[in-house]
Amino acid sequence: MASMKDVAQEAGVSIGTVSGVLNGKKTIKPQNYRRVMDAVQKLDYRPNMLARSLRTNITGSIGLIIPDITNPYYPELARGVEDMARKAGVTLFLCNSDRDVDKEWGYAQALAQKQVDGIIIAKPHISLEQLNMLRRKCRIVLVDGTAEQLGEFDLVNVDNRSGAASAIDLLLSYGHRKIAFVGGIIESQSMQDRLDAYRSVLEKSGIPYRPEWVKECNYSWHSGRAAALELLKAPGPHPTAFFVGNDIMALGVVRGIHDCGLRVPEDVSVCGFDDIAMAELAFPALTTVRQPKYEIGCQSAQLLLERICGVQQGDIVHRVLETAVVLRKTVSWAPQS
Amino acid sequence: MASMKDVAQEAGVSIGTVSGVLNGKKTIKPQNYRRVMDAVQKLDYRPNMLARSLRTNITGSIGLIIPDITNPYYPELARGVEDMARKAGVTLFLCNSDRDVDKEWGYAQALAQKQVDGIIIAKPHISLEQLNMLRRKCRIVLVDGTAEQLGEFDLVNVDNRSGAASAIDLLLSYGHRKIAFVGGIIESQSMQDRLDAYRSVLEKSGIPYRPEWVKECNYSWHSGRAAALELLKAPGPHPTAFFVGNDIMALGVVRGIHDCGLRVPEDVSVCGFDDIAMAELAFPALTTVRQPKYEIGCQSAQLLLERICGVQQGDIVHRVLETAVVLRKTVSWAPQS
DNA sequence: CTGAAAGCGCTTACAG
DNA sequence: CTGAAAGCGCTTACAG
Repeated sequence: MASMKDVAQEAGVSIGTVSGVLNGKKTIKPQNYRRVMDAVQKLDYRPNMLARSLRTNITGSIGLIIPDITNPYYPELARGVEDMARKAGVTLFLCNSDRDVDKEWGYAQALAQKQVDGIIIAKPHISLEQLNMLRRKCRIVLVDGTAEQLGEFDLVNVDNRSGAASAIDLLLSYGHRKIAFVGGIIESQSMQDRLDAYRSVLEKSGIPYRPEWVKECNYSWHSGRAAALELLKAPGPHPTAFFVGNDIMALGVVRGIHDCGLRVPEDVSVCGFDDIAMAELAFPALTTVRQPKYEIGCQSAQLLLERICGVQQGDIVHRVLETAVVLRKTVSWAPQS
Repeated sequence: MASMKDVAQEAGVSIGTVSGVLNGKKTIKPQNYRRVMDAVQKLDYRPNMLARSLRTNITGSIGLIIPDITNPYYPELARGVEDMARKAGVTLFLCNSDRDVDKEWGYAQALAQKQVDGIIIAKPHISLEQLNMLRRKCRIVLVDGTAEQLGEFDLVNVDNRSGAASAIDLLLSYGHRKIAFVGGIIESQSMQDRLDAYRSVLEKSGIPYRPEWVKECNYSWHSGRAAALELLKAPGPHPTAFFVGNDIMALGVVRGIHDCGLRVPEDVSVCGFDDIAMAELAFPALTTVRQPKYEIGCQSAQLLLERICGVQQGDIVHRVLETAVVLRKTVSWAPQS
């Protein structure tokens, strides 16, 4: 592959001059400029970014680590990051950790070793200590995270409490009193917040909190379906509504309800969280709490980019975005009983 | 960040020695080995891959360009690539082109400039000429592609003709004679092959080919739904079965059929292609032609890796994988008419 | 077994 | 306006 030396030779100038024209330094004699450009063209020369980065200490690339590429939530977020990165002319390296701490840490280190300028981690599973080691090598922005991480890192997030509260309010307004919560693993602050809101809105309405109606699942469709089955087949009264921590699980819950011979929403209502594309396409279309996934991606990229170029300095910053309830077909009036 | 020089100083040896122990050269005095390792530990030193790569001319990274991260087909393929890459200790950079030639070319160049050792491109949109320029900088493996690309590049693919033929056979065996084809844009060889098979199986069964029952869509759910609406609302007899080029569109077709007041599969049957996870979760569960997506990813990565390390030499190689019809709930007997 | 030195392909002061 | 030279952090023959 052609190197700068080849170009210099072809153009009959020094490699310093070639570097000059390629980096847009003003002071180049027009004649030399042309010669260099011609040589570049002729040799199809592209600068070796490795060498450039080694010298300048900036690579113009950032990493994004997501926990689950299979959940449509993350690809949408990724597109936000990607679009901002593109606009800034930096390339994005996308890594999928499968919710596995070791993979996540492995990717984080690989990225750091490749000298990316910064890393966005969605729902970090690695420890605070690891995060801090990482921070010494490049900028970090978190999307979601545990309570202890919140205090120390730049982060963009959604207002989970108010999002969940709106969902519960909606269910209450349709006359539901027996509302179950199917959550993801309660390790991230956001899931905790949704649970807290669920509980406090219920209690504020004079409805006692029933721990047996709170299920901790693993974010998968199957775990959602299993939770619904379990709750609906238990002896005693069953919930007439489910508030579910993400849409994938909510879709599983809907199926579980059907599999029990009950109808959605006539017999049981379901409200999800996220508003992935599938929510709209499903039948019945899923009522849910929309997260501005794309926006979250944009904002986190922007924040990271600002840190990298030094526009954003000093204290940690948290950007909190709003959610919105999306009314579709899976929530209706509580059945008379 | 600590450099090799720092480690050498800390350990009281030369940087050549540090490099030696880090790269596992046998001939290191145990005492120095320990000293170096201790220094590495103490400084949390990680080699700068930029520098290493610049010197060795191999980066231990590969790229994967997919056309649509939003179609679950590709994330699954990506996981296959990823897992093989991990096993080989190479890191994968995933890029999403949005079916946009310019983005695709941009990513390809960015990747090449980062000196990745190779690139896998799924459904390339860039020209043969661009592909050839790229090839001068790194190894290329294609997944799917146009007819002209097939002749010149390593490629892994599925046997689309036999896959599509099985689908049509299935539909015929259920008594269908009026079968529509809803395809993606007929630019890739695979879509062309599916269409060819559709046509030839039909004709072999004495059923005339009706071009007005072939729709060219853009791979999206909405385009599938629109095609169904159009076909079902046209004057004259309508198809009793749809063979659809991918599952996302097939799900759209199912919705379109419902929206016309018809039932699936009682009134109209639908068979998709791909077998994405959603196909199983949808209601009614989608009958489709399974592609071994994960396997395709694995195979393409393996081929690329073999090229890179020189195990695979010489002529272009094509690996063709098999499909399988997955019977679920959207295909049934053709209605009496 | 180890160290000094050259070189990977760039950028960047610094003379001229 | 341009060229020669140093240096980014590594690896790799090559002396010793």
